[in-house]
Amino acid sequence: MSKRHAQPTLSDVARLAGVGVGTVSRVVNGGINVSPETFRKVDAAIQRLGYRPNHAARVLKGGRTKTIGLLVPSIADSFFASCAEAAGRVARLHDSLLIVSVTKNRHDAEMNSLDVLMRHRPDGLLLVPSSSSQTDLSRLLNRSPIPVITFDRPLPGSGCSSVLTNSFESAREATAHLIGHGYKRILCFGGEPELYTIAERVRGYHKAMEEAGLPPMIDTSLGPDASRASSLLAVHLKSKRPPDAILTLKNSSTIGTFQALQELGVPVPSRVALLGFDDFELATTLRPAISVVQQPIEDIGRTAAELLFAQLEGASRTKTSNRLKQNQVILANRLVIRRSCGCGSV
Amino acid sequence: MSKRHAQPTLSDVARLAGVGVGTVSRVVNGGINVSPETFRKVDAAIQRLGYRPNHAARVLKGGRTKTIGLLVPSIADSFFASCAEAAGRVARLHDSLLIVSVTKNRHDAEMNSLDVLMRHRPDGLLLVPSSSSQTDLSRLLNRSPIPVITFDRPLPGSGCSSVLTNSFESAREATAHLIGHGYKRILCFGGEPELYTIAERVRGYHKAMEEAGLPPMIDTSLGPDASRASSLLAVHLKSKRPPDAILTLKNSSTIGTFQALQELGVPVPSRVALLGFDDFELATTLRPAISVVQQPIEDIGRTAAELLFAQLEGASRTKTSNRLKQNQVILANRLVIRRSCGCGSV
DNA sequence: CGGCAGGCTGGAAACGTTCCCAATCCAAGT
DNA sequence: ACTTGGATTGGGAACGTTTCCAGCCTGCCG
Repeated sequence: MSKRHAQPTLSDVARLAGVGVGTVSRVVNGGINVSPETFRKVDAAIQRLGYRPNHAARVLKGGRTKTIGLLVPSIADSFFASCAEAAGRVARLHDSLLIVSVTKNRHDAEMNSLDVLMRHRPDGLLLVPSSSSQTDLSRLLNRSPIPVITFDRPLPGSGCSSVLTNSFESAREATAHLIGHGYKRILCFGGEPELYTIAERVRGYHKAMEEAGLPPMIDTSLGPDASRASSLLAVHLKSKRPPDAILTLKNSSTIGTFQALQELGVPVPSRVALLGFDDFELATTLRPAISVVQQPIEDIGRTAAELLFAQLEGASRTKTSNRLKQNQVILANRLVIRRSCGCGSV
Repeated sequence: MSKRHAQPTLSDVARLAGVGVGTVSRVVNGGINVSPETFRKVDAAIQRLGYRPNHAARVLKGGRTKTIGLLVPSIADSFFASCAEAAGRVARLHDSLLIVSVTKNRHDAEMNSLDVLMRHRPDGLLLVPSSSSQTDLSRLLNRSPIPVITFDRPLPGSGCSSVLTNSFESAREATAHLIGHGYKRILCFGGEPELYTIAERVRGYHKAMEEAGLPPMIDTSLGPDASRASSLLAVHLKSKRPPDAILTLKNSSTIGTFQALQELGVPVPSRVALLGFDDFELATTLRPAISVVQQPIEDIGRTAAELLFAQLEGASRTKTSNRLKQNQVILANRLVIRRSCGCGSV
């Protein structure tokens, strides 16, 4: 059997131990109905040969692949990286591993990655959809025999559960906080308005401004990287109605805006206050410390993975899956007040 | 064949198209020696059934798994996350996916993760060894039928290639730079001296101090997180021979040290200069901007993956593998001078 | 003492694919 | 006309595992 450098197989072990393949299989799988003596013999042979079960054969026979797919825009992004870490931890608890692929937020790359990923027959899929498109949706919905959980963004119409945060509410709250400071010309600033989270945040901002009777000032023309922040902000600041506060829509916008203000020599918060979405490691170290809306990143990844495994369990057990299938978990963001919005004295 | 919700198989397609399984297989694999007409028929059947090849069966038959394992201390760490992204990009070019698992820099977790990972029979392995231990080494070396590439840290005696950076040289250069400023009491500060990179950097620092005839001041008692930086530094600063410059040994130490100095009200660089290992996004945004030794992170991940696939190609082709097997790639770090070391005026 | 239950064991079938070999067909060469 | 050969096709064997069934032995009950 064993050609040369090939891995030893069940029958190699069986031959060495002088037993049948069935017996070895029983030993490998916990040793029920195996005499202690035989167990010892077989175990010794396993150790001696360094036998490892062939995963592919097990899967082929009909088992789980013990693998879940993770499809995110980028794995270098700290947000998704932390989600991945948390999800990976949960996976390990279920004796599973993560197969990772990236979408770059582009639909074609996403479809391609999805296709490659599905070839590996993961038991389930954790997905951050790049958009709410239709081809995507239909393929997932129509012939995905595996449960799919979406996080950070929903996939309406696909019927799969999502783990989201209350972007709308927290944007509204954050904006209201700025309004409470007395700022009247609050600029909502950032990029990629086509993304769900960004759109929700803009909506929340809009609502709060409306409620306060203030005219909304929205500029979502900043790109994915925040390279143009400085020039864009220069224009806003030189306009006849310059903003006295800025709500930034995501991590990179917040940092880009801070850098731009620093570069332009605009004092924060005395001339322009700043409050941003997404916390970051050095937010407390910058001067002034940046006030942010903090997402429960770890919880997002963890919850998504837990939901997925719950569906997997449910699928193999009973018809409880309906309750799980319609789940939509909304986690609460936290407004973390520091200095940049004009508060405190730290 | 197809029970109910099961995925369609080759023979399902064959039956629908009215051909043999062999023909369908040929179509799926590029359609050589298949008449155009038959190709059309089969392709139609494939589309209609939504057939996807069963990866497990292919693998079992002896093919590649199109999968490479990535074993890193943490995937949330920006350094490893960026390496992973780069490696993943290379993998995709080779039609492969990444299976990720984490070691937390702990030996037991590493062995466990490795075991779980190997069960999935990746075609190759990208590894950041938690230590230079022996059990680990022997298992990898003895019965790993797949190529293993180590990065960030070597695994001496294992015979596998590594992708490293010139930690020693760049630490020496960085220290020399500080010495060039006229600093004489340079503290080498950070944690985890058991890690290869840290040890090399300490060695480089030591060498530079020795060459300048200065007494080394080394404190590597800071933990993995930099939580104790403040109290440790307070002690150093109050000693009768307080440092006038600090060389920090890694990312988190650099940030922790900066935070501690800020907290303690120590002006940088006028009272204590700072130069750290590892660049980070906001290094230019902090005031003063932090001078750092910058590692070519993307290159590390990319090179490691490229080396791995080169070995995979080589293994299936000829005996060129010897040349590849002994490869040890050392990438050059870059000293990025900003303000915190006392230079410039930005 | 005969039969039977139950622990233990060996081995065949099946999972879905690829690879190989044999079979078929048609055109062309002798 | 008969052979040859290439192109095309069908189908069996094998990959390594799990699962199931039959067989064996032992000890116990009737």
